[in-house]
Amino acid sequence: MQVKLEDVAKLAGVSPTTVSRVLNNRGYISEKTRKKVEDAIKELNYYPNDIARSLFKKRTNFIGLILPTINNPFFSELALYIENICSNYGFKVILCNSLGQLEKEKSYAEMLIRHQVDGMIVCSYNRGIEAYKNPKLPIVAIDHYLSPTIPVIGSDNYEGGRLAVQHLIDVGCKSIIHINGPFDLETPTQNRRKAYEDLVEKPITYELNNLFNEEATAATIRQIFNDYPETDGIFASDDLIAATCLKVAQELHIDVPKQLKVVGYDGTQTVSSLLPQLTTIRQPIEDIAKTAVIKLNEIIEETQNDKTMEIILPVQLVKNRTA
Amino acid sequence: MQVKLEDVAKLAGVSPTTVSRVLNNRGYISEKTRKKVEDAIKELNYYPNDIARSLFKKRTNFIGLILPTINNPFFSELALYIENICSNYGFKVILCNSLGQLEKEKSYAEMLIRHQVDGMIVCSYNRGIEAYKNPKLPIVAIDHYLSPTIPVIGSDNYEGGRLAVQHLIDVGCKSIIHINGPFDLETPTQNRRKAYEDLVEKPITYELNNLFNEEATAATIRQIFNDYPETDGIFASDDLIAATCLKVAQELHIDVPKQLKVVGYDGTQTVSSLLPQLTTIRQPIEDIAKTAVIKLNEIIEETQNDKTMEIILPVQLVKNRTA
DNA sequence: TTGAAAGCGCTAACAT
DNA sequence: ATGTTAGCGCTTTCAA
Repeated sequence: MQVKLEDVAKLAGVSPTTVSRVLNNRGYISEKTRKKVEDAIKELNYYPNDIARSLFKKRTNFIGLILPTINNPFFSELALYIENICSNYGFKVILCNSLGQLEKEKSYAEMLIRHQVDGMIVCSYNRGIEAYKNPKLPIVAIDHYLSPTIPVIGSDNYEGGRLAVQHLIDVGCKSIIHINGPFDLETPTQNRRKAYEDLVEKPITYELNNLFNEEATAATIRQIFNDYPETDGIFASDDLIAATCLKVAQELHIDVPKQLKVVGYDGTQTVSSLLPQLTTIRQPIEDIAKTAVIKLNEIIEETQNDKTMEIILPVQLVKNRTA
Repeated sequence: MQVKLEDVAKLAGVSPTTVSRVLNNRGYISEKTRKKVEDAIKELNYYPNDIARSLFKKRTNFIGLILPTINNPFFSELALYIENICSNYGFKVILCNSLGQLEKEKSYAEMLIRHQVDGMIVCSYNRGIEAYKNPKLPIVAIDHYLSPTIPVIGSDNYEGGRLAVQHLIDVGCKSIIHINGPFDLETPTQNRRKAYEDLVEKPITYELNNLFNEEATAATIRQIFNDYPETDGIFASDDLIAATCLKVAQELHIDVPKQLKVVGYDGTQTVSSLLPQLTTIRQPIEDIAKTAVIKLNEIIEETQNDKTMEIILPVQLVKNRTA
């Protein structure tokens, strides 16, 4: 049996109330009593039961984090910052990998509600999740429009797309192809595509429907060189896709950057360590994390002054050797 | 105010017990009553409060996952699998990034205990954490010896080191250097170093004390080429270090693999996408995750038959272009 | 400065 | 087949 507050009280010869007071530093306690209680806590190696506390307080200090997969440099970097900042706020993070599946995401969202999380950060979205519609539940989204009442944090996707494509044009590309994830209006990342379409005369976008399967991505890219052998520039909507482009180019003996220039998107630390030659658009990942947590905390604490529904942070072109 | 079981009971015109029975599918309930209750649940959009349930059952279905940083391909892949498998077992994962800091790790461990986690998976270890010593707390460790009573899961580090070094020898290296993290007896990953020392005549190991700082790593590697210009082979204790070796080699105009051969360690999907040319030792990450969760679950459920304290899974040499 | 008692939302004996 | 009651471990009025 776990040691509980009552055991501490008995050993210290005081009432449970007094022990609670010492634990929470509330009300008046004589130094003598405090000492007795503290000694008892040490002696019994007592840890307060936060579940019981949460039940009473109706506050768990849990935050749910829903993302497609943590095994992706962008999300793992984002998650690292989010968890770190949350921990400064006293929040604990429950990790949920939806794998992009509606059923999984739905059941995670419901699980989080049953566990009484104080709020959720959602970086993934499949339509039709009722749980997100509850206006009482504090949620912030990253790069996804969940509902009109849920604030969205993200970087300047249009500007990122513009910087990428303009750079390809500036370095002489004539036939630029864009590769993106599934076409989906619910995410502002589609603005990367929009910028591309606005800047290029005859835009051609290839859609990747299974981002989790690198072989499928490679097959699509091979198809591109088959369909459009004149391609001399690729703007990939994330760095992993860009990496696969480089892989396929090498396999087809296409020289990068001489014959083909490639720009990726995200600019994580992991990619800059493993693939330092990649030219990419760097998102301000730490800022996104910080902004999301601060915003969520404001909603939870009901201290929101700024009711902005979409926060857009600046991006940066990082020039390296692939473009 | 959140809707609670009692509200459902009132609306359905039954007692709270009956509602609880419907929710948990326990005992006899007439179809009629069940229907009434289910309708009330729908109408009120009721979600059971798992905090209250946990308090009663003394079972939270929470698992704490402590690792140095999720923003590392090995840990993010491991965490993905662990979370996935946990979710099949009905466990929810609380993510803790210790950043290798004793104070952080200690406070995470205590937080997890206060939150009444059913168990913990620890992939990080700083000596002197009392919380791990509680024999009542189910823990499994990955690649770290926390205490004699805590089972350790990992891959065959000695064999991995042997495969890596033997391969470098086989492809003709005469002066092989090893780069490893901080020398620390508490982790079986030191067996990678041991294998190196057993296989090489005049072993020289460089220690990296700050794995989180790529620039420091690069500086150490530059130092190697300064101290030992004859170096023609490097066995790095992880792929990120290996990547930095390649970066520095390029900077110093050392041709890989002609003048220098490099073997890494881990063989994650992320590295194989971003740095496909790297020769490395692949750990069976999914198996490690699966084994850890199954073992932890056995300890929690007290159904452990196999009391093995160290489970060692096989590794594999993945030959690519850097060696 | 301290204690007694009620209750957070749920479950499970034990009754009926 | 359903309801009554007590209690999980804690906090907080309220009283002393």
